[in-house]
Amino acid sequence: MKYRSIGEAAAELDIPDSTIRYYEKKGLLPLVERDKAGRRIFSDDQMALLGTVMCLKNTHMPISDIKQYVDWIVEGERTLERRLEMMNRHKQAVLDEIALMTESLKGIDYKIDRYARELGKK
Amino acid sequence: MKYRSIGEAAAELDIPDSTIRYYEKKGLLPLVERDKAGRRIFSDDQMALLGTVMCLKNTHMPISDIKQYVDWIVEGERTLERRLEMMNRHKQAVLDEIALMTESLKGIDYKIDRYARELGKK
DNA sequence: ATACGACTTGAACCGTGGTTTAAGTCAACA
DNA sequence: TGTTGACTTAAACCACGGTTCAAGTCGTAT
Repeated sequence: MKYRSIGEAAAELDIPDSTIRYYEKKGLLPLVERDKAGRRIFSDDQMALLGTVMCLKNTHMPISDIKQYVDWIVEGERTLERRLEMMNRHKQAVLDEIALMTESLKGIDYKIDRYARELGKK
Repeated sequence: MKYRSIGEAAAELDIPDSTIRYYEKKGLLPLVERDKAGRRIFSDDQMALLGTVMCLKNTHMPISDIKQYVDWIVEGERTLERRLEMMNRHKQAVLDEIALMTESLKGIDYKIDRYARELGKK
């Protein structure tokens, strides 16, 4: 099992170290191990959890909701159903947001067309 | 030409009145007219501009950039090229963000599949 | 032995994007 | 004429998501 320092973990995910510390403080990364000197070390499992956290963050899930989700993971299989429902809800929210962005992009494309035409005919 | 009060304009866009005032203060809505009593009145043109502002906001353009864009509109056709370039840049940023969300959604779908399977086989 | 770089902590600080509050003005309706 | 509701302002307040700071501790290379 490979272990990484916080610097290595942060580089792997291309985020600042401080963000990882912040996430841990917020409860998004429970059970992070430490070496003899008290420094955080990240196992493959922790990296996988961090990856999941990044997926949720990239899709704009609030920190408080991510924490709820992680708490449920720690709680064990008794929470499988709640986790499934949460992910399904979140998926729909993401699809809705993508739809809004896609729709709004039409207004932007319209501007691009207009500007391109006006510049073209000069 | 139809004019609306701030309340009517806000209802039309389904946003709070306070947000419209905030946008005006930030320079996103220049030249808003007033009635004799000093109340804002919104023409069709202003509503169109507000619509554009909402498109940019919905696609996560920072307020400061939206202000730059609106300033260029006010400045006139001399800024057409800059506006076109800005919209093209922004479009690419939006496409990138949608791509990141879509990619992250895969991680979420994977969880959904796993949870659904684990719940199913019990 | 010492200097360097990477790490530790808690607390303070920051930008963004609004929302809320308090005090007041005005138009219309009873 | 008085009350009601929608509006006005500036300023204070807020949540969110980090980032930065200061002071200190280690492990390693010279």
